[in-house]
Amino acid sequence: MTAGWTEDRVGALKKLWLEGQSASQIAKQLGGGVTRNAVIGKVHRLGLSGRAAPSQPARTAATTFRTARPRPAAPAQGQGMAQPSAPRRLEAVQPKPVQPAAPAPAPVPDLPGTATVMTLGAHMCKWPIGDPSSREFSFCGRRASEGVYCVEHARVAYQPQTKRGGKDGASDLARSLRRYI
DNA sequence: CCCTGATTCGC
DNA sequence: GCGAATCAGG
Repeated sequence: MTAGWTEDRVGALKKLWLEGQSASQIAKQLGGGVTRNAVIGKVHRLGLSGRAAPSQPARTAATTFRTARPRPAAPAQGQGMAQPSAPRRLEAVQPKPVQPAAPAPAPVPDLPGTATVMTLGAHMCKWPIGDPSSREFSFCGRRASEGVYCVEHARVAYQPQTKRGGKDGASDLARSLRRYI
């Protein structure tokens, strides 16, 4: 069965990916003999990159920016065209959600609760609680008003910079996030 | 050694 | 467009 990317599968892929699921997890859940490579490839092809809830805090963009072309035995016949520095995807420095510090200052005293990926609704705050890699990882779960976060978390997530050139980057980010949810 | 995503390139 | 192979890092 050729695993064709139907609308249904693509939709599920987007959802799971934006929910913070890892490529391997998504691949396994999708079944159909889809490998994580296929998932990642599709994700990138769709233009999806950088989720709201990163599975792993590690792996910075700077670190990821390395060379991965020195492949072995490269016949390089047809295309033989050396690619210079093709500008892949330059993401501007936008205000990204910052997780609570280690001492846990508890930015939200009245944590309603711990919405898991299963119980997390479409309009629920997707502010990550705890370590994403941990099994006890959960979300805020309150009503999401701005983007995917509730009012309070949105305020922290989209920390307005004191200096802004008139254009509101936060709104732009919120808009782009809202696009998926 | 496990995992993660990123990238390249042949199909 | 698709995905295996590969790379690089945690």
